[in-house]
Amino acid sequence: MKRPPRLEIPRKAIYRLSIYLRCLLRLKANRLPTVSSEALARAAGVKSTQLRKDLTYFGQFGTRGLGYDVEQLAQLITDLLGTNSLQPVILVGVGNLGTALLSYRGFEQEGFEIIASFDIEPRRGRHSTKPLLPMDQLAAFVHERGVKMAILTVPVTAAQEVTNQLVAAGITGILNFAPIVLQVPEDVIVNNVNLAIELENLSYFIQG
Amino acid sequence: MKRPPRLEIPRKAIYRLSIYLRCLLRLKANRLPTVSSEALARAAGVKSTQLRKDLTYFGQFGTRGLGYDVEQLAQLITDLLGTNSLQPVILVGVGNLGTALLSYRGFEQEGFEIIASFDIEPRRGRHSTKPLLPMDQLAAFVHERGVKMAILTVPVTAAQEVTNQLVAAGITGILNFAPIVLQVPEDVIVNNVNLAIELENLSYFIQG
DNA sequence: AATTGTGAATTGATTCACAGCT
DNA sequence: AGCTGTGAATCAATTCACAATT
Repeated sequence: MKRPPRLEIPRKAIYRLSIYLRCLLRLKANRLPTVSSEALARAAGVKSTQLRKDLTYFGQFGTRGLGYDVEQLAQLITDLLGTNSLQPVILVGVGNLGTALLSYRGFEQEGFEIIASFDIEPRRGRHSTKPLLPMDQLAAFVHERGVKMAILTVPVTAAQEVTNQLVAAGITGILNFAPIVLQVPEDVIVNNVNLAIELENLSYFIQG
Repeated sequence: MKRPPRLEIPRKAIYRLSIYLRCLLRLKANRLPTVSSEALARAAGVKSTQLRKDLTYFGQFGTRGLGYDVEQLAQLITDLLGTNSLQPVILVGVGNLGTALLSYRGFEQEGFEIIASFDIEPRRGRHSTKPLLPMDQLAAFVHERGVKMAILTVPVTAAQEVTNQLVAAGITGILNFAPIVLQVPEDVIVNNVNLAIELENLSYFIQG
């Protein structure tokens, strides 16, 4: 899969690719063979020019006068995102939120599988078929299974230290739920999710 | 609490306010009385000019030559965000993710309380002390308790229909976990969280 | 006739540079 | 001397306008 000038592409454009993909999959399920940028953009909640501009970062995929081939564009975006094959992910920190996410079956549907979880104190609560392992087995496990992505759900006080361990073990993508700005080498990428901040943000806007 | 020209303030600046607040609370816990924009910005992972610019949207709070009073600035941001008092939130859609979030105790610590959950089919699985109610009681409950915010964790196929019900019931802030762009009146605000998209986004950046 | 692809224009956000306080 | 507050300058993202293509 050719993906040329990755550096100048806005981060938000990549997020939108995921949104477009979801819309395309719905269209595909409805047996729609093609879609115009106008229709797809409406479904994704953006302007059609933005959709077209986003796609031009990666090449030309449409047919003028006709639109885009739904299946082909969906496959293209899947290739770009690298979610063709099921990707192994580990989860670190089996507290409240970690347990919650482990019992969430939604990741598998989207191409990700949490293959193991880790905690300093591996507790009684077994979770389905996935092993819950002590932290000292993390490095070996990650190496052996070639895991690249981790979901981080440890308390904020432990987050930076655990991150250091993850990075040392070879993890290059971290989905961080701890409310702290993690320090990582520049080849490691961190996406932050903070549910409390999302609620606070709503709170700000609904006042008045 | 005076909050003047709300319209022109960048959305991202509001998100950053939440981040600053968390840093300030840590400083406060460490008994630091004041902090410079430089130090606070470093903790928050932004440039000091950005922090100062963000604050000027709301007024002038620092002392030149000295910095900001930690406690006072924390209180100010709390006031701005409207999280002084515990805010009631409902959760709709008690499937996998909904159950997961109900068992997550992290919201209370940040000023939000899920006071009830709703589902078309209120199942056996009781969750702690919170009532799990059928959808037809939603409107009355929201009205009676003055609830303004909802966490939406229904399947994507039901998301728009349930959103319509929420809006009709008087909800004005929705934290949406369904992978769909919700149509709402302009006085209703929606924040989207999509864990699969966050993982996909990581996936894109770690390839190579 | 319809619709894409894209350089130019515009809008928005961030950073700079420094004036103004304490 | 140190640090905030902010207009001006820069940088980035979005939208426009239209040429190119089927």
